Amino acid sequence: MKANDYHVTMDALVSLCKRRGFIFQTSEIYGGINGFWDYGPLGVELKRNIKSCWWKSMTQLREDIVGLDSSIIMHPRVWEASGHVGNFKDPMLDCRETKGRYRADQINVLKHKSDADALMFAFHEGASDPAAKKVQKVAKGNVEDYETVALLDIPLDQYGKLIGPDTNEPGTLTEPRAFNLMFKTYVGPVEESSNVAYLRPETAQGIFAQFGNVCSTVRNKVPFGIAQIGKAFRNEINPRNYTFRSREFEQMELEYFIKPGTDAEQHEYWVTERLNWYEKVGLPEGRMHRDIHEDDALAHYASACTDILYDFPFGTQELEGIAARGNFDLTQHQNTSGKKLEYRDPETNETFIPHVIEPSAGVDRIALALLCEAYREEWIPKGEGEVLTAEVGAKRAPEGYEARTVMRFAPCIAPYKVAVLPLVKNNEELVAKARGLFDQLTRRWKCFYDQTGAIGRRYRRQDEIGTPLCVTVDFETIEKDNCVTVRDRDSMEQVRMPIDELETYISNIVDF
RNA sequence: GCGAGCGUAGCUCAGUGGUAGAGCUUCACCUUGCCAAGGUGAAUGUCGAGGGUUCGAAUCCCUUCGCUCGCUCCA
Repeated sequence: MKANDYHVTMDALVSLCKRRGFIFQTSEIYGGINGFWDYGPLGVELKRNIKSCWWKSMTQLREDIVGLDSSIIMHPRVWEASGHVGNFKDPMLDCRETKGRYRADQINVLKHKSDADALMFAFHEGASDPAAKKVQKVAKGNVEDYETVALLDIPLDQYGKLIGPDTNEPGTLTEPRAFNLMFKTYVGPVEESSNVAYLRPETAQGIFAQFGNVCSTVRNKVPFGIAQIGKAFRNEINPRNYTFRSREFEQMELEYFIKPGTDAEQHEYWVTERLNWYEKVGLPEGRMHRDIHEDDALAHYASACTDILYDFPFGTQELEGIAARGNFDLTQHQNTSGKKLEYRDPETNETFIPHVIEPSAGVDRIALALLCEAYREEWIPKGEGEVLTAEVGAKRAPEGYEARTVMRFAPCIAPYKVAVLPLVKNNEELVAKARGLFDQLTRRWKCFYDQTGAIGRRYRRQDEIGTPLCVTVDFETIEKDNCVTVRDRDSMEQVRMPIDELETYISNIVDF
């Protein structure tokens, strides 16, 4: 598959998504709310198709993975065990002068060893040179009289003497504030601290917490996986880029449990496996990237992590993270809950806590990537000639051409699979035949029936929502041969075939 | 959260103190016999929301919400 050579702007895409019913701002009539989005009639089909392609590839086309649907609110101790309560927050502070924002845990301070009233100099971890220069210039001091301490160890009442990383004035830094990224709620009608619970920030922990139950019910042998699709919630500091960073989002996560020591090969296997899947749903190699995390960027328990990225119009961004997490999660839950989460190898009788490979994908991000990749504007010659890729931002097609907007979804994820069109609507028999064909096809696929307007206009309308096939019933169909014309969205070419062969033909193109 | 810009019909936008507009879209009918934008008719807005100034506010002021960009973060 080739990458789309039309580089859509987000404005054009957002406009189409609203106009055609893919994505709406949530609660729009009340002014919307930052970081939450609704999927309209077409968007919901698109998303369901993404999820069902994933679910099929995980749980149906292979025997070693089973599914799970765990609750969104879990026991609060799950999030203590997972580390989210302790770690899933970033203390941040702002500089009033430069308007810079810093993560407090990444800032260190040069502090005078003996003079408690001396100015202090904050700097980014690992970049102490500018601060050292400021010691000489601003404080006229000697760097050797200063020591490095963490910003978080500086008492708040001393911030007046603190000079920020990008300024020479003291007292411009705000106090660090914790940004807890988990949504908090209360279980039961009374709001008491003992009732505090969290909306899950990831679906993965539901899998780990049910590891024991799943093992004892399905008798799977390592390596095996548990897959889950579901909503997750994060109080993102600043949601951005359309639906890309939403506060409520949907994940597709697999925990693939493996024998310790096979982590590297299994990790590599899943990276390849997932990239193949992206190709199948319409994200071509040319637009996809791997970001392999270096050792120093890994969580302490992880042995490898590779992000899968897509070239969005607003930058190359992550769709999925594939992490080799060792046995950190199961060990944590075993220790916190006091329940054994071990696996006994039926052949060797050996007992161990499996390691895990975690491919964790964002459904909404994949949907957005597919929309970006599918969007294309073309200039179609009125007579003979080549179809051109439209110039981005061009208002109209050049002389002799007309414009068409087409969503080139992979057929398996297109919201509608087939449009059934009577050539004209003022002939009863023709309309009845088309309507009957629609009733037949609609039992297997999401289909669209349209009899209004000129046939060409109807084709274009389907192009704009990405329907891969249009089936047209004409006079010959009813008078002569019981054949229909099938028109391809991308090439606009037509083939004529008997209605009897239609379902097989469609299935070959459209089914995942 | 901070800074900058923006918010008028489903979409794209015009309108800068005096009765809210255009194009496209949508709907109906006609026309149409395989690639849209022919004809006729119709629908659509508390000008993002709240408050203030004014005889009068889409327009000026304040507040707020949302969107975009930067700092920051992530599936």
